Amino acid sequence: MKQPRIVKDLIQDQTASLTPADRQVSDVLLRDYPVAGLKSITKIADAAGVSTPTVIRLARKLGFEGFPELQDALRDEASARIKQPIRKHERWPEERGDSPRFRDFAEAVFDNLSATIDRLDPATFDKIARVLNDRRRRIFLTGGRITRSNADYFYNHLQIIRPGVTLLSQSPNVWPQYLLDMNGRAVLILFDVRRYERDLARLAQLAKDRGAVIILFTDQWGSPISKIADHVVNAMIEVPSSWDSTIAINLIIEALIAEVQSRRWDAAKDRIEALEDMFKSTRIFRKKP
Amino acid sequence: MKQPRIVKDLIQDQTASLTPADRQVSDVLLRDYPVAGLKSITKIADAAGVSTPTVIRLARKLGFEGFPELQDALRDEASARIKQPIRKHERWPEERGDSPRFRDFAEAVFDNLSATIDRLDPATFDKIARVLNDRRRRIFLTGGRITRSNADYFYNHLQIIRPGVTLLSQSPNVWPQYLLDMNGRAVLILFDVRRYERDLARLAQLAKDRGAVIILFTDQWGSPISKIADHVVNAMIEVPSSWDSTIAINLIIEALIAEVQSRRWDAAKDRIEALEDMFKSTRIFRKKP
DNA sequence: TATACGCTGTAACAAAAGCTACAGAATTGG
DNA sequence: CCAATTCTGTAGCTTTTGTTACAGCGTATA
Repeated sequence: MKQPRIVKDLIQDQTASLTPADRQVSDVLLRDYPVAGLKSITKIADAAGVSTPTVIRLARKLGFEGFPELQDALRDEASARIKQPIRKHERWPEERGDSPRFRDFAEAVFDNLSATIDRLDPATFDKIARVLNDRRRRIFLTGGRITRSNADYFYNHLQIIRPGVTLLSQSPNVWPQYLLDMNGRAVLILFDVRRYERDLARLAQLAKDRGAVIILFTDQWGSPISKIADHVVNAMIEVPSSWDSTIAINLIIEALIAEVQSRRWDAAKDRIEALEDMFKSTRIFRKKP
Repeated sequence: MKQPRIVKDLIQDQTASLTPADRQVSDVLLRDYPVAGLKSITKIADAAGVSTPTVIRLARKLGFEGFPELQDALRDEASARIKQPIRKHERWPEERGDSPRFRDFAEAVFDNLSATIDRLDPATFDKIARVLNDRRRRIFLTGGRITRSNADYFYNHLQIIRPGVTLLSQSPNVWPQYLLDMNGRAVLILFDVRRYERDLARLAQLAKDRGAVIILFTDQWGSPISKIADHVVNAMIEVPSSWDSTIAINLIIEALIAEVQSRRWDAAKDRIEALEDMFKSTRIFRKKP
């Protein structure tokens, strides 16, 4: 029904039938296209040196209901132009027999990923990578009910890359003993998305009190731990599901792993090779007779 | 006098001192940045699910006189971005002499996701969802060294949605006892990506012999288990890193969770509600009236 | 020169946007 | 548990915006 119209083309097409005043308006619109048209009608009329009704008349001539509709079209164009190239993946092959649910889901994930990347402060990423790269630091990780898997995944890799990495036990009642080891050299990596968990907040506070560096992975709204964390990564987690998606968190985790590993390749290499050897020599599981 | 302020940075800087409602607004603003903020205050408030005064309060917190001033800043940013399309995403390298490693990584992930979706047969997806949805079946999950976390993540959700879900212990030497329970009604979900593990293959064969349905999540090349698996999902895992990326696998997992949950909402609902009651977690988000 | 007609601005007005004050709700701290 | 504090929405208000009606102006044509 209402397909997107490119205002610039509409002006081009009608250029012949435009009156002098119309032209002054369209000049203004095209000069800083399409953003100029996103100001108020008064400002535009002013900038063009015409009256506001003239602007409305132009909008009508271009086929819009009124000025706000013209503005909507311009806003859409601005949005489309600004969207990162990375977002272009959103096009979907039509012929695929996917259920619309799957399609919507996947599209939401793409959306979340680009928004998360967009929102991530490069400096934060860099600082986190630097902290993780510091061999003198001890690293502790834990997460909430769901995000525990993310912590686990991160731990899995970190622990291979560098020494001094610990995944906290799942039960909060044994956390205090880990706290003993958390001094100014410690780093506590926490995962806390909505349905924020009190235990995690308490742990964070205690660790902070002992001087640990807190790195938090949370959602777009931010766990209460944000207030005391040294570095915060906000990931978009909403998808059309009754569950949240932690894929954006995973992206940052994997990117961090890649970053840390590449910064200290030599050191990590030895550890990995040693590990490979050990895995080869322990084969416990045997086929049963 | 009026130096241009980058709204995104202002939000980033203040992120800790923002209230939940503020965050919902900033979330909307950042999602389609900066164009989303060029709509009327009413529309924005609506989209964020908050009242208009909240939007004004956020604008003030960010240091603006009122909403129109915030909007002016956003408009300037939009204009600037459109004028220099090349410099758009390049805050990455410029910032600190950072290599565009992160960007390359992210782009590889996007490619992997699209390719994985492309390659995934909708019928396979459907069949897997159907199997998972069958309450009479018992479900067992396990993965390899790295993919164990993925199995864990899947388990976490499945176990909440439906009964009869078991995550195999990490050590292969206790696997045989699980095999006792794997009959024709059993489903074994395996994760095996390159550096394919022999133990997993053996487990798969034994389970198959006992009549279990095998669902395999593997990489683009395919674990040897592919030959005997009933359903196989191939995910693209290569990224510019010395590690592989399991994000594409996660996407399919999450999509399956969403699918299964929505197919049997009633049954799952009770379980989840019961669980919610058991967990005492902070309630941050209010339901909209 | 008269007059018809399109172009444009002025002025008045309805709609909406933006803002303020206040009170109820939620959260925090004792 | 209650008091203090913070957060947030409602209702009402002012301002601005978008719109309409109309009248003046200029030009073209008879």
